[in-house]
Amino acid sequence: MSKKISESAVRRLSLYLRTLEELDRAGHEAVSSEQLAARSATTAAQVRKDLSVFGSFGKRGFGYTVEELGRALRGILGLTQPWRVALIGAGRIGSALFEYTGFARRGFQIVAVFDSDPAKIGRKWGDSIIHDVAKLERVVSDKDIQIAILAVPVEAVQGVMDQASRAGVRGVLNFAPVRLKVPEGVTVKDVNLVIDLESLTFALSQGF
Amino acid sequence: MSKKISESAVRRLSLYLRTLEELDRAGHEAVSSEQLAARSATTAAQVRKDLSVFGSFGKRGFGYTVEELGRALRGILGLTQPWRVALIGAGRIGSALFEYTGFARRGFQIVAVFDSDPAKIGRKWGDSIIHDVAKLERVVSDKDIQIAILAVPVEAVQGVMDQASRAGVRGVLNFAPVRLKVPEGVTVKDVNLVIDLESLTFALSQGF
DNA sequence: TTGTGTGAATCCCTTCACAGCG
DNA sequence: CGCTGTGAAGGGATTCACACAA
Repeated sequence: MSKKISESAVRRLSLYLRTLEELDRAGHEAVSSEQLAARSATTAAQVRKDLSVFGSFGKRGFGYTVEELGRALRGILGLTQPWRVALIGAGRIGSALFEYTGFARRGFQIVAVFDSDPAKIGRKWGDSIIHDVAKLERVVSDKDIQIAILAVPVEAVQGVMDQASRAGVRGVLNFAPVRLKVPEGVTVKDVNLVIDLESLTFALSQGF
Repeated sequence: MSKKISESAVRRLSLYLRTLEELDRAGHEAVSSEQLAARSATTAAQVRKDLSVFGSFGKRGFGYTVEELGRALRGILGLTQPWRVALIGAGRIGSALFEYTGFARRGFQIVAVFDSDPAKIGRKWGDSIIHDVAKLERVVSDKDIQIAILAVPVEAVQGVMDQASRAGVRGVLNFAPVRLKVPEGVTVKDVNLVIDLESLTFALSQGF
């Protein structure tokens, strides 16, 4: 039962959910597609189209119930279950991600941390011990981890990816600047800040 | 003289450049659109279309000269000059970004770091002193900084953004999860890892 | 012959506009 | 009434296919 939905549509759903949560905290009970759009940097028609793919969540002449639509979106985005995440790479990026509270708030629990540096292995980060990356497969399957964040150097990342997918990881957030080869059924999202900066300098250079 | 080019097209140009640099290091002198596409996860036609917007860089029956096309792309992306960058926020994310060597390698120089925490102000990071964010406007204009990376808490980010744009910053990489209001002529790129993770969980939930 | 550059065709996403429900 | 849900129209972006240059 897989819906064909564009990447950008999914990102918009995410934004709607964030907006709804803000509205909820602010005490709003209802919201129109118009209002939701204005606060999510899109159009009313786009909001309605995006939602219509998954069902009818509004009442005509009224709008959407904030609480109800929020619950629906969490369901659509797969956020009703907490997700068990492995953080692979305990360097600068790994450390920043580990400390970041925004993940936990959304139900992403970092339940294991790995590194290959003997000086780091065995150290404690919060409640977690940094594991030897050699034990990746065992720990990932023991702890039933579904998502891995790869914050390792580019030379190491494909090897780590292979282990992770063998251990049953199905989703990956990859910080290394390479296109990973993955088996069918594994989804990768690349994060590449240099590309973001370059799209910025492109815009700046075109400005004159 | 501004070309209307989609965000995703620019990201592809960035990828082509990276691929070309790899080919260059591997000693390749020429490359076809076919080869470039295969290594950049797109199609030959797409490569040719993307490039055709900016000129004719290839030779028929031959392909593209790696060195030449690389130079052209660096020009298009605005990477022939080094860019002076301010890092605002010396917390976990800021620290990870400061240490990241990938920026410097592409000509992005972090020439000033700011924070509002008195315990951090005055400390040295590498060759830089952490400045009081209150001095943002002066330092940014003195050092002729064009780009700011905003790694500050969500409550503070709009205020910092306002100061930065008053000081002449024209491009911003924003890590806070809010849509910034900016004056005409300022470009913002948002980085939001929670959204990336949510597009991952969406894909995983759809999988069954 | 090979592989680019590019109009034409296609596909997909966004916007329009309105019927119809609450 | 007011605002959703949705077919139809419109606009971009991708892919096709081929004339043509090296």
